[in-house]
Amino acid sequence: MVSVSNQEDAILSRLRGEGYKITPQRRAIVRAILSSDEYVTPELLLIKARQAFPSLGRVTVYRTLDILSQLGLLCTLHPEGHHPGYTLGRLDHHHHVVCSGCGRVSDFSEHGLEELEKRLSRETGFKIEGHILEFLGLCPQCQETNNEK
Amino acid sequence: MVSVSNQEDAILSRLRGEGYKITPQRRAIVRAILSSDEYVTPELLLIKARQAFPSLGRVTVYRTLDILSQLGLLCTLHPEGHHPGYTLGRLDHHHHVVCSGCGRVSDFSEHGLEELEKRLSRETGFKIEGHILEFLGLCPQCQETNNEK
DNA sequence: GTCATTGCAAATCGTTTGCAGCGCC
DNA sequence: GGCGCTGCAAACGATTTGCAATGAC
Repeated sequence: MVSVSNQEDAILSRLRGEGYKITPQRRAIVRAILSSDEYVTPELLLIKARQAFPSLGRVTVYRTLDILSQLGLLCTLHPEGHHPGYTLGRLDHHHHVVCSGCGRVSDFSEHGLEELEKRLSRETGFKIEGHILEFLGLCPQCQETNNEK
Repeated sequence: MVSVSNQEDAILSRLRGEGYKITPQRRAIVRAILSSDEYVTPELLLIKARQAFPSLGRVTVYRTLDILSQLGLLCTLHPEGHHPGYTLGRLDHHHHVVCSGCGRVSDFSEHGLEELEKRLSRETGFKIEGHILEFLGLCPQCQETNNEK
């Protein structure tokens, strides 16, 4: 298990290594993503990161997300009926389960898809380049909250 | 294999059955979706459907897509790097392969996911409600076009 | 004839861009 | 001290809403 502060360091030094400067804004944004186990939207991220850096501009959030995204540090999520959002990626290939109640994200690995890719290539003639696999459901906490109602 | 005109009738009578009126606009939109094997965006659909009904308004396209979507007749696609779009759904559960070149959509069935859902429920405690599984790749035609370059 | 449907224009939402000043390295 | 970064304001594209006229049944 990697601790959050280690993850933060890893991301920041990756940024530095790519020639980007480490500003308090970027630090606040990265920390805000790391501190939530829900997935984040730009708007949510702005609110969270402003707690640490109140004068943070909305534009900076978008620009930082762009950078992280280009470096492959973010995963995009498409929860049905919700706005698309982001969560921090791991280095290995993996997938997500998103809570439809609170947005909490859990991840898992699954390697059976390569088999399926081959079958699809054969059946459809497509040259497969990638895939999206996401599950939507209720996390344990939200299941309980639902039952209380 | 179900013919396109049968599909059209099926969709229109479903609409009628739900209390919606069959207008030439809706007919043109439904036909436009059916006549493309690529997935459609609202904008693209507007252009296509206007060939049959030139005075069609953009708003009507959005409203019709909403209705079809609520009735479960549409599938949403999330091709990476492109705008999200729609394709007509089949009644049974299935998934899509989208061409990153031209947007052509091919569909397939896969039942191995129920197994995976169970595993995830067990491992994460989430109550799984649904999933997205989409493949992105190049269709046979676009592979050829690429090679010619 | 009634009431859903339409299309326009305007409002709105999320995101991107131009630009002048600021601050990290 | 230079150049990348920031934040404002304005632009932008996609979608939604208010409303009066229209047309399907």
